[in-house]
Amino acid sequence: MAASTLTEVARLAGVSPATASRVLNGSARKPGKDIADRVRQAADSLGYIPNAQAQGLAKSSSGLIGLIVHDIADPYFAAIARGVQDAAREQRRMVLLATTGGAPAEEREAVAAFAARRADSIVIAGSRSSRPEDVDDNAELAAELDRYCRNGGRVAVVGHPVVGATASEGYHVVAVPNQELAGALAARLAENWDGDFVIVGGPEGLLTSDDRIRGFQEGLAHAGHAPAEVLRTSFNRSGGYEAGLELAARIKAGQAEDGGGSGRKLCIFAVNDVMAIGASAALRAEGLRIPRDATIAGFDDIETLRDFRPALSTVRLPLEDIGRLATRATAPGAGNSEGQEDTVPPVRGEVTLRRSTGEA
Amino acid sequence: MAASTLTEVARLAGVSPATASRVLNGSARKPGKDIADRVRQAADSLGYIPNAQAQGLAKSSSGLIGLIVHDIADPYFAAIARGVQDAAREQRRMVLLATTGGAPAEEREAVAAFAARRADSIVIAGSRSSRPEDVDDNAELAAELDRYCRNGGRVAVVGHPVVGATASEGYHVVAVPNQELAGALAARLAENWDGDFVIVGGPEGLLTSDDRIRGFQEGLAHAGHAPAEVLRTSFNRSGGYEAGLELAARIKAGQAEDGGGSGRKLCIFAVNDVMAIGASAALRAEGLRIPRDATIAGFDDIETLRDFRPALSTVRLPLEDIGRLATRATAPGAGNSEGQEDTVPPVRGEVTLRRSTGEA
DNA sequence: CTGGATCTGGAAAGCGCATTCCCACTGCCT
DNA sequence: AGGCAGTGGGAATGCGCTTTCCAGATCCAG
Repeated sequence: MAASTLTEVARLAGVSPATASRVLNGSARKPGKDIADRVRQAADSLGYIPNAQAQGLAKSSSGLIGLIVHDIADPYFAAIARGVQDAAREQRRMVLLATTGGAPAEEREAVAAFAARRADSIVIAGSRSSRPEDVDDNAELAAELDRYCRNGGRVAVVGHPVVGATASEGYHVVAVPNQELAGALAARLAENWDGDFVIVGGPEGLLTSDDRIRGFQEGLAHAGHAPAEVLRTSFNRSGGYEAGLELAARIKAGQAEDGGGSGRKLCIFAVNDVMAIGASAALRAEGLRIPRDATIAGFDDIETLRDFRPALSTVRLPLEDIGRLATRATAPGAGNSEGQEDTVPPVRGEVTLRRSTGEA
Repeated sequence: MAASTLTEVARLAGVSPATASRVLNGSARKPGKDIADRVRQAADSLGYIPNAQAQGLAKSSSGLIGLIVHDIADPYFAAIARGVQDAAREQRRMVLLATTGGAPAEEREAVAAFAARRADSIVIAGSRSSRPEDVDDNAELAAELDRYCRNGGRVAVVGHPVVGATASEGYHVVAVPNQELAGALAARLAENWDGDFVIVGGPEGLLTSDDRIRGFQEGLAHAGHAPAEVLRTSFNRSGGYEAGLELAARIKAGQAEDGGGSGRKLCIFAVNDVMAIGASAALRAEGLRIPRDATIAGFDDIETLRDFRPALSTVRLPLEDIGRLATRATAPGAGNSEGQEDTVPPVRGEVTLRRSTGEA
């Protein structure tokens, strides 16, 4: 028993395929009640399931939305994915997933694959890279996206525009105020802190990381603090752990120096929660305690990590909303008549101080 | 500029569409070298991207694999999704995502949607439900899957077979030894424990939860322990939290009773890590400490939760492998010639005792 | 009653591609 | 030299559906 076709349904109902098509999907023309009933009955007596491929081919639109993330198992992306999924469901579309590890070359491939499947829109999450070695791939990615847009595709990028992409029709950016928020975080932290600050950041050229670092430094400067030293490492838990080991050694050295006295304490800002957790783990493994021996803050406010103790100070980002927003921005009728096509409501974050930086 | 078609490429190369098709995709017939080159050149001068919909329609197969999870933001599913994604990439296929919250009715819809898109195979993760209210939906889900399989689709279910599904061609189950492992966990915990055990489980009828509860009880019995009391709650963090509050009250009451002395302590087994974390949070919120006032163990060994302190005793499940296995089981040439079509290599878990149950 | 306007269902032409025939060649053996 | 298998390319068909375009029916006003 092969899947039954519209034609079979039509024949069983004694009507033409055209009519069957009209009743079985939201066509503008509604056939007469009696005929409609007959068709519908025939349809589910045959267990008819429309062939979405054929439909897509015929009306050249697929009801598909492509989502590109670095790693779906990373809770940051998982949260965004949930939002995307949720919005997709609202629009009765399905999401196609691609993971790229953040490499622009793979992102380009993913875009091409989505284009091949005639995805109606594409949402790209994950930090853009401006590293020199990525410049060519970025250019190709931009070109691929541009072509996709010119063919009527809609794109939303979370965070930064794709490096080198020109703002073409259908290209949206969900801006995340990483810099401002990092600045705000620094300001709050500086209020009750006269020790040193150190930043644990991702590799240079990772835009999200760079923005947060820059913002944090600005915040410190504003509060009259000296700039923080920046440790570069990988943008994940193990990067945080490594940096944590390094810092632990320094802290211990410092403590030994002034005889365990009250030297300048260290406040660590890790540019994302996962790194912050890694760093915390390293400090703990080295016998140091937070917030006693050092304080630490992260960024993102990952849900799964909220039960972590000491509770992590961080910046709450509405990750799920971001995914939703991005998806909605690419929806067919996304507020374009207003003249301002790509006005995505701004994302708001919130500095959230907790025990890891000494809050009660 | 609309996306260019095969025909355009063919015309530009001065050949027939048939020939162009043959060179541009792995056809059995290889056109002559010179012609092939001409076609290829024409293709990328036009930036030709094959229309996967049309290809799919023509050869009735889509290169799509559908993944059904309860919630993609749940780290358990995110880990499985990573495995699926990974295996899909191996097979040069793309994954289509559906989240259902675990409701069989929505799962049925998802299967239908995948069938409509002519997904080559479907992977279903997430506990099956045998609750009375789900029995009808389960039946419909089973019927839908059956139809999908009969039309040549391949299905892999993680954990339990779909309730009521008959073992048809192309239907695979990746068995997870929840019961055995829970038993093993109980055995290990019972070795150094003479206090009471209590189980924090999901709603009755959630097969994964039920299996783990049953296995744990068996393990206890085997070790000569009395059966543990079972608290039913929801299968997520907040369920764990609620149960934790309840248990905290009891523990405090018990402590007050024997004057803070050394009454029978409680060892809590939460049927998954996320619930365990929730319960821990509740105990902590009530001023209790782990493992001092009570010990606790979970199940799954979620990666993101490994830095949690006190480190959670749990059963490690190779989630990512499970996803990979399930996906591979549905691959086109999955070891079917051997007679035993659906032999999926067994999943191995490992009891992992850590600080939350008093290990050093 | 009649003319045009409106509505309804059907026939047919694609959507972009794979694939089955089919035909024109080439080279080879008898 | 004639017939043969073998080869390489093109024409045509169909995958399942949507969507014009058409023709017949229905309706209302004049």
